Amino acid sequence: MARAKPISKSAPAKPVRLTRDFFDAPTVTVAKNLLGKLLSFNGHFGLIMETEAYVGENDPACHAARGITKRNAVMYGPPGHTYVYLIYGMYHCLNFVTEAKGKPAAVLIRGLYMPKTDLWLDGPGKLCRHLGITRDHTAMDLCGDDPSAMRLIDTGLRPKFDKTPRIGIRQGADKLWRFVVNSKI
DNA sequence: GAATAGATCCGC
DNA sequence: CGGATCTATTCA
Repeated sequence: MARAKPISKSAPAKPVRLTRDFFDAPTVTVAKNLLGKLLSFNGHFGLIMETEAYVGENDPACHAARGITKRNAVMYGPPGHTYVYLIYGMYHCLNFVTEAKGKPAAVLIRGLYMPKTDLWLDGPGKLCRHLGITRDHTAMDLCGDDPSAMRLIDTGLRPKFDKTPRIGIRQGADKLWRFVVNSKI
């Protein structure tokens, strides 16, 4: 006799936040694992649908490819913090710092689905503009106790996804380090 | 100090 | 396709 297995039965009853260990891992792995996680900030909630990995000083597309600067310094710090920078003079991009302290790597959040408003934020600049994220929100601790900080919650979802080259870069375009959910959550 | 390219988005 | 317009790097 086949056992019926409700698909959402494994979802946790109460919100479980991602721990520092989640981010203290290979960046490509973290980028994949972030898909389907719930991001909470400033009263907004959205499921992460699209990410890209930027992996250390040997990745030519990474901001840390030419060493530490004032802008990218947070990438050299401990994992589980935000890295927000200004691109093209007008748009902000949200990243999460990964891997051990001293290893500059991060995951760029490119897409968010907001169930409450049925709004699909496709693109890092759009996403930050909607959530009100600016450079002021860089270096926030995602795993700390500050109630106003951004939070990441494990939904138990493991959505299927595609791998593609990263968007908008020339160096490192051969790497398939963009991950985008290809099925409905 | 100037020139240039860049992990973008929008309007024409 | 081009404009908006900040940051970091490269070149003089």
